[in-house]
Amino acid sequence: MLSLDVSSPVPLNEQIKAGLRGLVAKGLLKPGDQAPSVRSLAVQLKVNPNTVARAFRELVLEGFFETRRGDGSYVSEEALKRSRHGLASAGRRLGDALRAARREGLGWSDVEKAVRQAREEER
Amino acid sequence: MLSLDVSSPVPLNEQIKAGLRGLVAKGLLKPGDQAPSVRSLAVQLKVNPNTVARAFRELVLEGFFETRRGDGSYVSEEALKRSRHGLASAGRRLGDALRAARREGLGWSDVEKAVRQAREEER
Amino acid sequence: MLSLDVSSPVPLNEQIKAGLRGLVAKGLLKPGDQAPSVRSLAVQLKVNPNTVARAFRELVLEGFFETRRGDGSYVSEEALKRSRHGLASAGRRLGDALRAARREGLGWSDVEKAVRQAREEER
Amino acid sequence: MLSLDVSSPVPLNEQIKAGLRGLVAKGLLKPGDQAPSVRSLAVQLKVNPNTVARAFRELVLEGFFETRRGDGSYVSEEALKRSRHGLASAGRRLGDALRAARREGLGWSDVEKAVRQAREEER
DNA sequence: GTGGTCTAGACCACC
DNA sequence: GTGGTCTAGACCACG
Repeated sequence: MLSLDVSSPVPLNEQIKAGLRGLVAKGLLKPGDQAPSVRSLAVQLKVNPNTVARAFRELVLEGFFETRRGDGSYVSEEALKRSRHGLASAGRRLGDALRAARREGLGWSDVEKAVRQAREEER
Repeated sequence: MLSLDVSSPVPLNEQIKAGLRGLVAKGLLKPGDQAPSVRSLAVQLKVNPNTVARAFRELVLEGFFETRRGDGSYVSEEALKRSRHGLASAGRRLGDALRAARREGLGWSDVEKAVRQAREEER
Repeated sequence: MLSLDVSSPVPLNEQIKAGLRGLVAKGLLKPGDQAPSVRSLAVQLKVNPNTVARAFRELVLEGFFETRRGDGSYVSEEALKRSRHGLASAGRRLGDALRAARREGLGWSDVEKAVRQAREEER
Repeated sequence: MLSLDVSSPVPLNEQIKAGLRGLVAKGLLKPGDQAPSVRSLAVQLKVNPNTVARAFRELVLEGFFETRRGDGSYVSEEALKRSRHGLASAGRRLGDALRAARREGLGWSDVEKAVRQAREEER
């Protein structure tokens, strides 16, 4: 459901936060739904539970998740709204990556090709 | 000639490496050409000479530059070939970014928009 | 476990790299094993941690080590394969030294004597 | 007649000095013979004349060469004796290289192989 | 605790 | 002037 890139300079907890926000943005997780548990996610992503816990904690701070004592985390009602901020920053990050690729010598046709290829992969 | 983004999670020395590889990929620097000196680049980019030196050293390890003691650094004959690897990895990085953006909930139309916007910016 | 020759023209970090590759080549360190920490090695070898860190970083660039943030460095699965390259290059370096010795006027009997002497020393 | 390894950590001028001492040790250059000129050597080795000049200067300081104003450098009568010191240090360097190779994981059979191979190459 | 990055400054060797 | 190495110390991010 989620995947991480361990060799990325982007911290794992940020990747996890982005991934969880994405699940909501894509409608796979709706307000009121129970989020996966910290421990199960940690196992699945092969990551230290602390790292997942940190991502959750920050999502709670953002008002994206709500925690019910002894009962796990739930997607908050505000999550959909918040996820738009997430989308905006995802867009910004993509723009950065595009500019970086251009700086490294990639032509626009290469960019188009990469996009097409990514679309193919998703099928 | 090169530009850095200090607020990026990508380390400065990596940005410098990518930038130099880009200069070759774009033909602004050809095999046999003398690369800018470590010190001059450091001044120009306003970073510590050590940071630039590190980038250079790693490009030498990659066989991208050659260095003549007391003289300077030169683009190696193999650099063009290597720069293709560089392009390939730049492409891979872009692909990663695309997939990440998708994971975070961006739609393909958002992606296209980001591409168009990046093209506009360049003019 | 490792030893350095501070009066050698070979940079410390290169000696450290060679030494670590040697540990793998000799089977004292296997793929998946955790490598000694940068800091502990630095203390043990009495060099600046940065120097060790540099060696590690370059071994990571070579695909010899893998690094898990906040955890430590691990011998990569590819390390055995790479260590063969390491052995090859160690062999090349030895060949260079032999040719240099010959160029400097050493006879083959002197070479044999040096080899015999090195064997003695190891006992 | 002489060859250099530009990618060695050993300074070029040292390599040049060792090479010249070797020519005497091997009898290709005898006391009283005129040494090659700085300029011709520089051209031949593709090295800055200053570098060759430095090697010569230091060999003169060692009493290995003698300089006759306006007439080049000549191998001194003491050169043969001095070249033995050169041989001793060449032997030491070879021993160092052997120990380094062992530390890097080379087995004795690899060492023998390297020696045999170097002998082959010379024919 | 782990590794990683960057800065600063000293020193060396070579051209 | 060039590149190269090493030290020192600060700071960050991660577990």
